[in-house]
Amino acid sequence: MLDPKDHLAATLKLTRQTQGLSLDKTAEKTGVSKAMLGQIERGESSPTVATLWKIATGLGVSLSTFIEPVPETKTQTIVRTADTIRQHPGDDGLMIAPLFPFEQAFGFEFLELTFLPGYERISEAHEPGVMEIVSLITGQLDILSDGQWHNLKQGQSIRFAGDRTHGYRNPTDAKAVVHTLIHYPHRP
Amino acid sequence: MLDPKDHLAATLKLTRQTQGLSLDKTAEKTGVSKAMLGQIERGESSPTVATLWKIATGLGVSLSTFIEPVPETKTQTIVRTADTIRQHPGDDGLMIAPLFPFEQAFGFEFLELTFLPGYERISEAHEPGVMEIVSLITGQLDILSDGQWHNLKQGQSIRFAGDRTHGYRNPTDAKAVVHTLIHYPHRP
DNA sequence: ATCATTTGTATGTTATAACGCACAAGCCCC
DNA sequence: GGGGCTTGTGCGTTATAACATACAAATGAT
Repeated sequence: MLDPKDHLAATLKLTRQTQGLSLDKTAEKTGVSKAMLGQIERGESSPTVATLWKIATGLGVSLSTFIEPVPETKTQTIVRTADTIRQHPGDDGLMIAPLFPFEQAFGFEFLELTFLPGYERISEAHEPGVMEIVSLITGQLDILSDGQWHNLKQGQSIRFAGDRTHGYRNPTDAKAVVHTLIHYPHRP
Repeated sequence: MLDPKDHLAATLKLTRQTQGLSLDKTAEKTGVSKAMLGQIERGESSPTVATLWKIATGLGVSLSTFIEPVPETKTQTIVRTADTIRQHPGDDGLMIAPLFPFEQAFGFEFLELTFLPGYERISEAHEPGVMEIVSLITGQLDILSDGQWHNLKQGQSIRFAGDRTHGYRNPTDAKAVVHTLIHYPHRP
């Protein structure tokens, strides 16, 4: 994104036309003058954040619509096989298949984790706003979140805050396999 | 978010201090004047989008850091059991367990889908930028994306563009169970 | 203690955002 | 054809962003 003004101009014009609004009607809805809206759409002026907020709320879209471009590069079809990409990092009882590593456009990573019998791990708090989902495929797994252990069986899923201390524990004598997704609110 | 200026003020100050920078040093890095940075941090002025972009790129953070607040409400721990929430909407061969429905703060929904034997479905294109992940738990499933059918077995995952025509097909005589995640780039 | 440097704030000046208004062009109805 | 309304652009005025500079207070070194 070389010039945010160009993305903003194009997106405002498209949003307005998609909603079937003239500059006049949009000015009424947003409380921003018709002349200014035209200047923005033609890339002749860069609005203040306060003005952009008025536009976004008036049109019922989020501010980031105008700020962050939808990725130009289309999502490509990717097929991955956990068995061929599973890794066994230094840790003894944990294996990780990074199915879809973090990409800024999506804001999360999607992994398959395998917890061997008896394995336990306590994780320090991640950055503020991090959210994690753990969804059981096979086996059982205990998850520590908000100071409490939750026992998950096959077919169960948990969502918890990753920005606080949390943990994983396989209390059985069989492995546990899960899909896990970690979402980061802002990461460049 | 009642006033974007307050979030912007607090976030700029925190980011700057986290990076251990004075207003003077930040002015050097961003090309925005020290006096203006101070005005922004004290909430006395609302910068233009162009100025905010200079600040974000100079500090190496994304624009949305300053625009979209990290949700104030902390992520609560939620445990869900697919068997108790699985639904069988009108469609004959598809069952849906909405494990974690769409929330704007995260930008996606996370579901468990069950495709009964022989079931086939072609989906129209979703809105621009939609991305979908399908990850096999049990059985086999064919996925149509980019004009081509891909056969997925247990342990395989696929990521594809949901903003183009795509499809699902269970070619076997046993059910197929998957985790699926649908990510929407901007949705209010 | 003094001196030099850094830090954040205040102020006046300059540049530009944001506005109200006028107007040309297009469209529809009689 | 004329008249009325809508639409987007241009222009001059007003408000405020953005700046350069000055300054008081804090900090660090001698």
